[in-house]
Amino acid sequence: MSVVENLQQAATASLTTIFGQAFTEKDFQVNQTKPEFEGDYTVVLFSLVKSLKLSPDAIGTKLGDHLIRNNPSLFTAYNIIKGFLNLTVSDSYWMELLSKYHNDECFGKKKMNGQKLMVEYSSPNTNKPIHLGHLRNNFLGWSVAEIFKASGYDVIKTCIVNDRGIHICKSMIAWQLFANGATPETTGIKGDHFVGNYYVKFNDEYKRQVETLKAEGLTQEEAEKEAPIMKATQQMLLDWEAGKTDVMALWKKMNNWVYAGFDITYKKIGSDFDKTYYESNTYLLGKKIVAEGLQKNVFVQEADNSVWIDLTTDGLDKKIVQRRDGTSVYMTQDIGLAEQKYDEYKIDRSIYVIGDEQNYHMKVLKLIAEKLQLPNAENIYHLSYGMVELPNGKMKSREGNVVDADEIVDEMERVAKEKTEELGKVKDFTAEELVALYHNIGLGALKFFLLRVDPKKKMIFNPEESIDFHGFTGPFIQFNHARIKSILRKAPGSTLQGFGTPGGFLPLEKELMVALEQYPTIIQQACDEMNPSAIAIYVYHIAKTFSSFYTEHSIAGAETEEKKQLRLQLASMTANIIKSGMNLLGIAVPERM
RNA sequence: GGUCCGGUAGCUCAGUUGGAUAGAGCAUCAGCCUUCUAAGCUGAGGGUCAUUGGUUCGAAUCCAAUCCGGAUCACCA
Repeated sequence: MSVVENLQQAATASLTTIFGQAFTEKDFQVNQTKPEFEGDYTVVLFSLVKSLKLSPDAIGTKLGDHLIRNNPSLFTAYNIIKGFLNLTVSDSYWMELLSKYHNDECFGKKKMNGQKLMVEYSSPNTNKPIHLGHLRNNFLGWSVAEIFKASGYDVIKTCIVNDRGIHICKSMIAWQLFANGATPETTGIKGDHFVGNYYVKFNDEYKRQVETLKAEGLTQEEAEKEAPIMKATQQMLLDWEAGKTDVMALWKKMNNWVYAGFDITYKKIGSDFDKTYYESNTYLLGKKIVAEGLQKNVFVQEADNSVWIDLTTDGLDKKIVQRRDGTSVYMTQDIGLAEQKYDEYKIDRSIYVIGDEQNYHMKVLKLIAEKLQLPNAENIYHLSYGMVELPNGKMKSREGNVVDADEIVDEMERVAKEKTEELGKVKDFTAEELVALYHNIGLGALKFFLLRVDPKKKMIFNPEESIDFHGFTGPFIQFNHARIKSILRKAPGSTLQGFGTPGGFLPLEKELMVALEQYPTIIQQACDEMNPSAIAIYVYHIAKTFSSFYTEHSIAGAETEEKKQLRLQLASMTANIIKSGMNLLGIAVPERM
């Protein structure tokens, strides 16, 4: 139990005893004490004034006295300033915590709680390579899954590959028209990029045809419908759903090119999945459920054969679930997948890591699932995150203005190499060790950059400015970890056994100690909010506090042996928490850098 | 137009769910490496928390209105 929880409980009990009426933890607030005041944690007294009809100071004095008398091992002193009761936590409490956990790499992690949940993330389309926006999704999904694991959940990481549909046909048509039989092998272009280029080509040609038709007198809408390349694409989708052999062969060939490319990227960025679904398998189940929904009158069929759901009574619009030509839409396969996930894994919760541009889609999906009475429909949760934007607006694959994932990872590794060589601290590393180090630092910088921001908020990336390696960054935190490891290598074997309290803590020692103690609470908070940035901000705070401490006070050369042992333990616990926290973000921390 | 999200330092972001004098990083300026790793540390400058009103002991935080920006409302995914 954390100090805050202890304090909340103790104060609730004390108030009830002193004043003879019932209190709960919500009747007052507990904060960390501001550095300019004496104490560690603060009870805000104002909210108690009304019900007790006493001054804040009178309440504070009684509460402070009672708390210290009844919890001598926890609190040793208090003061009251302007309605704030500041309590000082006893040194022995901190000493005990340190000696118990300084070497515990699992500090803050919980035991299995028996709940099973699924995190769906990444979920690429097979018509274009991964870009920076997708990286935010990948890092977020992976990290949230790890945070759930650390909180005791049984987690299944999953990915739905959107491997079919009109968008895939666009790349296929463009390849037929323009490629002259070229392949990734003949061109030397990575498969996902190769196919993505044809997706862009489709769009260019489509635009050109629309303009031509408009010049011939058609309206925009007519031209979009009549453009030959679009008609060919729609025909191809029909042929695909009919299983026409040459279309299927081309589809398989091109998708395999993309998968070969994705494999390389996924390996590089550390995305992995326990289960991969393919839309080409799930859409049929979706169509089956649509048919059943028609029987149940959840869906209605229009005269032109298209199938709809009317959500106007829920404050939404009508939504199509199957086209008039009988082909399935995005929603169709998502309905099928929702059921399949539950059938296969009997999950308690199903989390979808999907961009906020699809808030409406996900709201509709959940509503449909509920109306169809799919199992566990109410436990569908959309983890919605903001787009990564460039200074001049949104990234769009079909217009080619994207920050490519492979390129930016390579760029980060290149910068890591450059900076490492400049500093020249790891000249004895083997070639292999160097490659791993550049990778960990470069990718660490990138992951931290994307994860340190609240997922719900959109973020701006300026390619001109690149990603920093100084300050509130991954490499700064990695550096402090390496620095601690270096100290521990030189002065190993810390133990406080046989030592008493080494004469109180210095302010920076205390600050670090208080922060370290909060790690379990932070994991809990990050889990509740599904928010890795809480971990990122916290780990940075730890590293920053340690860094100040490190420059102010010598660890190996401390004034006394007790002080030295205490500081070694503090350093060790700091390193463990940095490592543990960074691992929850998917970032490795080097022993040296 | 309907719905939803956002607006905090020059830039990128925090702000413990209503608490004490609103904080970091980058950028700018001034210091600090014969001592445990300077990817570092210390300090300075930089704010009408979009605006106005309200709620109360107390508001960046809650409510209302207004202004600005974005997403979405597709037989695209």
